[in-house]
Amino acid sequence: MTDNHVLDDYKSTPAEGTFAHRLRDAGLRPTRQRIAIAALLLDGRHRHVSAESLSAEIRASGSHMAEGTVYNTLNQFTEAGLLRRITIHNDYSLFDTNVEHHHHFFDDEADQLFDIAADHVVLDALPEAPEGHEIESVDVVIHIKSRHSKSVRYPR
Amino acid sequence: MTDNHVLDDYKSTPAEGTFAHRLRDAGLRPTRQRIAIAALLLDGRHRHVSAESLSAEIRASGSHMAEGTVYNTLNQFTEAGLLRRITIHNDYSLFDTNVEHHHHFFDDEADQLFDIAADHVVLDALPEAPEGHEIESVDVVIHIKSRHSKSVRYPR
DNA sequence: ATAATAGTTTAAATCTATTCTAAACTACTT
DNA sequence: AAGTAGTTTAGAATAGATTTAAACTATTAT
Repeated sequence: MTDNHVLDDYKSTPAEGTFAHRLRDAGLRPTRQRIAIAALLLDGRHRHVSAESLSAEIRASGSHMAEGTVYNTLNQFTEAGLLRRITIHNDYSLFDTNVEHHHHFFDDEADQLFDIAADHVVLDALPEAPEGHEIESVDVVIHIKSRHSKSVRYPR
Repeated sequence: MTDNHVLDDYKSTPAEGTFAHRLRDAGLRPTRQRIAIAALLLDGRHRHVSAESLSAEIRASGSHMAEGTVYNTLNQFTEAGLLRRITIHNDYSLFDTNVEHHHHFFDDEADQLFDIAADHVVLDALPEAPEGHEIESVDVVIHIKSRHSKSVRYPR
């Protein structure tokens, strides 16, 4: 039983389809830690992570990575279009591994986020962007609460 | 020319229509500082403030108020439905004096927010809220960028 | 009115997410 | 194999926001 940590996967042959290859395609040098995070987040499964939850996951796998690197990597991946940032509240950022167009439910009470398939929200009319500007993205967040609970938007 | 600071308005007759009256209606004890902030924000004009911008405004008027009180008051007003919190990015909270249903443009480059009249965004289909939940609010934020600029979502 | 009490404000300390820094390291180029 | 440009690191720093406990004030009861 060999120790098989997230960080160990690095420097695989940079062949088509490897994480190293995808990173290079995205203009990112395929370092040990970027490949480790790519392996965790870019495997095709759709999920939402925070810097903190990702950090914990890396730690749990027996590896170590500087906090700052986790933040940097999440930001770089987002800029490269590999992840999508979801801003729901001001407490912390979430990152969605699903970069396709879709929307979100957010349960403020439980601090939980759910995907909504793009075709379940139909935007029938969109306004013109102000003079000299163009639309970059449209984010729809539907805040939900459990039925019969007095809504409190920012309880904590 | 009498010194007429924001904080001076307090303890006006708590008659119908006064800020003190509106605060009491909202379940908030009409204190000096709450009335001052109400006078600045609840005068019917529509605008967006942050804790910082509001603080600066109070300071500029020659008054003083503890930072914490500004935050508390904005949160209490929001909970009472007198303001609406707009979450755009994770840097700081914005509060909208327009609590009617409407949406927002956000220019990430300029860090600027604009209102969109409710009827300019038509949501044609909304998904059912997950089992046991109900929809509390629907927030649409349209991120915009100036034409011909390489979009960067979180520059700073 | 006055006193009691419950809620509020204050300044300062604290917290938490995130970014910055400068030195050590590593992928890539030559 | 050596150089260099980009990256990671730990730790310090920052900024928005909340918490604290004591002082204060609006409200209620006397």
